[in-house]
Amino acid sequence: MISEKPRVRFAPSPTGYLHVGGLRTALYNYLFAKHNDGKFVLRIEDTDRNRYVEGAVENLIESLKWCGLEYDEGPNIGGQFGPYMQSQRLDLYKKYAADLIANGKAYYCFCTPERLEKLREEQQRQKLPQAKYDKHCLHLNKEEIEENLSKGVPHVVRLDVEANKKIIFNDVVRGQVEFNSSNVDDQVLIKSDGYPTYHLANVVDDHLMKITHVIRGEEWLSSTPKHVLLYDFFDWEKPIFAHLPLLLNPDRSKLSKRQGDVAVEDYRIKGFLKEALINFVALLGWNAGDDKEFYYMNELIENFSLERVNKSGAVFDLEKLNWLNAEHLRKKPNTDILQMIKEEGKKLNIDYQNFSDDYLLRIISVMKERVSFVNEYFTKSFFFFEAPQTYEQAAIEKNWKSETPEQLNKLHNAFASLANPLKEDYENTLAKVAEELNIGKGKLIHPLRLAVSGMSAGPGVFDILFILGKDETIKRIRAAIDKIGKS
RNA sequence: GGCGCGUUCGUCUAGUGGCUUAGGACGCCGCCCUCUCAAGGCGGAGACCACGGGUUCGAAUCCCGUACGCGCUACCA
Repeated sequence: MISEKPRVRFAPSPTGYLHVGGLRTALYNYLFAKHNDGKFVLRIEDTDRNRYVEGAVENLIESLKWCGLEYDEGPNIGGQFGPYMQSQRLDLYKKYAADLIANGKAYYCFCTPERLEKLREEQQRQKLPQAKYDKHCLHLNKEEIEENLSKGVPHVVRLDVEANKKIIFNDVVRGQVEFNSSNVDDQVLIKSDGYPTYHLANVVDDHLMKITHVIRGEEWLSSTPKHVLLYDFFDWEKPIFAHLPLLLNPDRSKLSKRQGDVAVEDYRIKGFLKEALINFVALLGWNAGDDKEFYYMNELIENFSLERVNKSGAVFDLEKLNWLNAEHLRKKPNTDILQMIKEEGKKLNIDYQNFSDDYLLRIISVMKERVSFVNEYFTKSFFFFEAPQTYEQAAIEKNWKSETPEQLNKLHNAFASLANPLKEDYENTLAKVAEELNIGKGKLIHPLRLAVSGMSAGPGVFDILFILGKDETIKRIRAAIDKIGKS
């Protein structure tokens, strides 16, 4: 055991999409496995036929893949402990449930949902501390059981939990956790449709798949005693448990759909980089003990440890994600951004075909520090793709004086006489014109910016001119003089 | 209700008994840089470490209690 490489699993139920909380769980499992040179297994917990969602497994796998969380064993790729879909392992669960029954650790229960409902109501009326099954069917004799079984009476298999025993286990994140078995219900192990419940299936599979560390959300902490009991009844070695803190909404309730986006897919569509999402989610509940906040996946793998996972829930703070996205985007090579821009352009239906790679690359170099998302290359610098149709009103009021048209006209003529001007040529020319007019450069620069971009914010104005080119520049100055003067 | 887990700036967090007048980051505010906007640099506001008791020469750090929050309490995972 000690010499073995760790084997961990991410075991989602396919309810439609990959939740960011699920992503965090998957990521920690992945990081732990990779850090320790172990295996990361994907297992699909599809034992609830009522919650089956078409295409959910594919979607889940696609999201994991997009994030770069490649699994070593699992659906599609297989592995020596398959199948990895619980719905394909039904015989296994039945066999182990039968073993439990044979050993007196579990029993058949023929109670109808109606009786169970009544029982619960009665217990509530009596204000009993906890609603629990009353072990009614535990006391059925052999003949009664055989008769019911042969008659095909619907039944489940329940765990026989002995009262008043201490159940103690160790959790890497929380330390020692203790429960009294009197608070543990006789959990259903096999449902009347023949499918196992999570509790049986996860214990059987984790054992059979040789899982060494169970890293999952805190919502499972309360049912861990049931799992501990099962390991003991089977006489199997228990895995090491690590229960992760929950991800929360801004109001500190459990992260939910009602208060924003929760699917990894939502963030991808909104233009977040996978690097940023991974970096952000990794820091929600873990840190290396230093001030480092910008991480690439390989650095996370290198530094991750379960011992440094926090105990308390973390609010999913969009502001910080935005910042990380900008940081990651800025660190990307310009050629990578070029490809991303082309794809974004397709989505926005912008005919970027008219613009050469060279042209786009120039835009990237001047806009890089001014954008947080790829689509902002369009929304924040639309003027590189299309001449301005309107001009920012506040900027007109501030910088467009009565003498401006005439001054710009001079500038226009000066620019027009330039041959293949570079950025410096525009700059020198403008300085010269300002001097001739005996005015500050700002008197020309601000209206010029407005004329060529329609905006008051953006890259250096001479950068804009150079990228736009002489013809376009003088055309835009001319247009601005005509339009702004008359409105 | 019962059981379990948690509680350091608005948010993510550092802190594992003296180095702490509690550090960093995001966000916010100001200054510098500057043709604007960013980026960057510098600075500021912001946490009586949930509260109350202990233990100790000394506690955010250890113990107990309380409050609050969250999770579980299904033939869901």
